[in-house]
Amino acid sequence: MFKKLDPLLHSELRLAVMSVLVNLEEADFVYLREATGATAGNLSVQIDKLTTAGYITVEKGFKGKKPQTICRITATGLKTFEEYVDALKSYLNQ
Amino acid sequence: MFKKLDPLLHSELRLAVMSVLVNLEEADFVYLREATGATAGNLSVQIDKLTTAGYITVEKGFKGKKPQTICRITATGLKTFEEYVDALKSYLNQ
DNA sequence: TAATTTGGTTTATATTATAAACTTGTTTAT
DNA sequence: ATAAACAAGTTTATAATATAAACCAAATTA
Repeated sequence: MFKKLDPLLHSELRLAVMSVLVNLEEADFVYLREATGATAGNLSVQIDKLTTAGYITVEKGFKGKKPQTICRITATGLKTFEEYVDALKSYLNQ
Repeated sequence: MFKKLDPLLHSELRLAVMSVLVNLEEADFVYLREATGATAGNLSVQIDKLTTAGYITVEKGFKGKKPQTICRITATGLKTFEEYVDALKSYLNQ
């Protein structure tokens, strides 16, 4: 009746991050922080979890002299996101 | 950009319970347990939280000689559920 | 009458989410 | 030149959460 919701995606901030990356395919830490309104600490932790799960990749470099963390969604991440959205619908359809 | 998700509804089991009650307007504990696949303990706790929040009401009685807990969604609960669904869409739309 | 089942509730535990505090380096002001 | 403020994160402490295990009372069954 109700499909299982991937607990890694069923989190407000991680879902927001994934949502941005589904649309953009590339976003840096600062952009994600502004787009989601999250604190840097929280964002850092959630990016780690998504990376460990293999849902996104992180590329650390510099933009001028400042550190820059670029995030991208993986094929697995995209598939899992789509499955999550599909599972959610089993809870929302009246 | 992203709408805030009511943390009370953003929980797999509570969302499932609300989803049942949106469609049924009345369901007892046993039905909810079977429909959601939850353990009785977990369901009991989550029903309490939804009740405390004013999202559902609980009516305790008997069905024959056995105790029966009937749950119904409130107007507030229905409104909040609809707002939650709406907020969720801000995360899902591509 | 002992064991099992039913319909729950309470409580213990492990996981999570989150912000505060911290780090490393850069830019700005004095 | 040096101190103060800022930028881009990371680490860690804490509070909240989800969940199942353990429990209870009454009814049913063996």
